[in-house]
Amino acid sequence: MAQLLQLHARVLTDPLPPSILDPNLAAVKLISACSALAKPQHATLVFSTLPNPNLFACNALLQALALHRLFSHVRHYFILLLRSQTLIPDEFTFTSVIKACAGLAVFSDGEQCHGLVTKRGFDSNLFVRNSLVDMYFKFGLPNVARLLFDEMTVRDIVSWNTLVAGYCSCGDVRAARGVFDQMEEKNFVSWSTMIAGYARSGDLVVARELFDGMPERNVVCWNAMIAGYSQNEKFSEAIELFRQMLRFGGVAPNDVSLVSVLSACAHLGALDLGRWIDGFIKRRAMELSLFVGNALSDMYAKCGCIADARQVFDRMRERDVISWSILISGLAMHGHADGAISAFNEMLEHEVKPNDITFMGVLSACTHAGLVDKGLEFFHLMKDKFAIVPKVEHYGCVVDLLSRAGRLDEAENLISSMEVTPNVIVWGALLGGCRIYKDIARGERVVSHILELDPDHSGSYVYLANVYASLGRLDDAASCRLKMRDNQVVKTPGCSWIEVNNRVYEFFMGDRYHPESDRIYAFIRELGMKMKLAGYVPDTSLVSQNIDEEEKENVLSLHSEKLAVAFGIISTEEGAMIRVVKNLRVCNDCHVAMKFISKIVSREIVLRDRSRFHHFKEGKCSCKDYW
DNA sequence: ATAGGGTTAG
Repeated sequence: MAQLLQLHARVLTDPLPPSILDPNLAAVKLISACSALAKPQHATLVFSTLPNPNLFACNALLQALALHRLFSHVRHYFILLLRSQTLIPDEFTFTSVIKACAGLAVFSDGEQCHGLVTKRGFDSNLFVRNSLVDMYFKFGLPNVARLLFDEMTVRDIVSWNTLVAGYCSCGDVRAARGVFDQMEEKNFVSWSTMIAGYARSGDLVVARELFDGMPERNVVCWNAMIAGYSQNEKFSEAIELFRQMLRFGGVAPNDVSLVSVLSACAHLGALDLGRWIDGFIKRRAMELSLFVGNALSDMYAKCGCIADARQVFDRMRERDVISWSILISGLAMHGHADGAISAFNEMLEHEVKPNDITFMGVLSACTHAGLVDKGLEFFHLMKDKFAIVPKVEHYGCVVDLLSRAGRLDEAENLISSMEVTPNVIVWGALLGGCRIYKDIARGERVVSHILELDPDHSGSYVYLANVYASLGRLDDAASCRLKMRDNQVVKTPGCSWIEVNNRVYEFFMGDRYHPESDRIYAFIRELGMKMKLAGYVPDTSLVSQNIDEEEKENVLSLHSEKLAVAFGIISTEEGAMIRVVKNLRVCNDCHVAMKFISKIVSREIVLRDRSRFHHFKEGKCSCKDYW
């Protein structure tokens, strides 16, 4: 790149033969080179050195900027071009400008362009017409777009693909499929668009049917299918497909493939595959781009390896708010409140501006560690110094912070001072405090707020049932469950994952799908007896079903995390660390049980639940029982 | 014309 720029400087200054002397011609070549190298900033730089830019140079720049989605820059240079009066925009100019209007979703500008283009007779041009069709889809006007398409006398494959992609982006997958089936000639783009369209609408079966039926696949087709699984929380399927891509695909994964798979690894806690991808990146000497770096760092953080997450962060050449937010929330998840706070300060020293999500990171760090006053300090810093309007989530965090510390009055006052409507979660945080500190009167008040807000909210039903159960009001708990069933409220089933020998195993509460099921259940019974001898008392207070004590203990002993940990212990070598990921929060009884188990079998157990890590070692947990 | 990253609460 630097060499190219030097060359350009020479073109401008050195006396060369007239045929090569034209700086505009040189600039056009340079700008398209910059564009191909994904350096649109450099293209702008080249353009700015031109003493008298002509239309070709302008068009090259606009095209480069549009391609790299720098739409506001396109608009800026187009306005300059119009002001110059000497240059008259042509079909190519308008194609880029219309793309920018679509990207920026500025309806008035777009319509104005459409008018200009029609007046100048460019609207029959294929490129102009294609971008107009796309623009009206992006404006949410599929009928206008369709009309423009139908009027076309000449169409290329891009016109057809635009139509398919347009219907997909409007959520009308059926219309998209209709067009797709009508197409005589299809390319990779047509297939990828259609697959992604089905995947986004949640129809993974049809997406997969299309994918399997393809005559040939390129990397984008694979990525579309893998990302489709990832986005629909089918993480194991995403990983499996990635493996197939490596083995049989005949195409090399790129940045996008790695990001999707790393995200799946992060969700499942699939550390082995995540590490393998890290090695893959190193072996191929791939540049740790912002996207891949962030995904990799997040994967390590979510797989319990916060030190590796930090190392990846340090390896990255370029970092943005997201990189810092990943690091901060990763440290928070691990209960390293001090680390999270110093990372936050480090970020400020690097003059990176924190956003609302970064503050969620530091606030949750304070919540997990019980640093009440520090948390309140951050909350005020966010509002006063960074002018970030707190969202419900921030309030949820601070209410949680106050409630756990027993400062229930302050928590309730904060809720009533909110400028946004408190949601079930905010009230739920206060309710949690009421439960811990047995403030039943306040609890009743909070309960009525929750029910008023959302009488059908599954979470609140579970929550209420648990509260009633913990207060010993089993009949109320039961009627809560009944109401849930009547209203067909579905409770997310608890699910845990564990990676053994490079494979991820999934466990649901009480499931017997695993081939080693008999051994697992036998081991759990054996472990249960040893635990009781060591002083473990099952905490059945949160089992809200009206069943006898023994049955309750049974229910508890089959929680998905216990199944996963039991399987982990019997299928790995002695002393190996057990790492389990759970989709919900760990229950009180499991938390107690894990402490006992870690001591009895002399294993470190790292359990990631929905919000943080628990590191059990020799009968103790890293969260110090504050979670 | 197609594919991709981060936070919280239950």
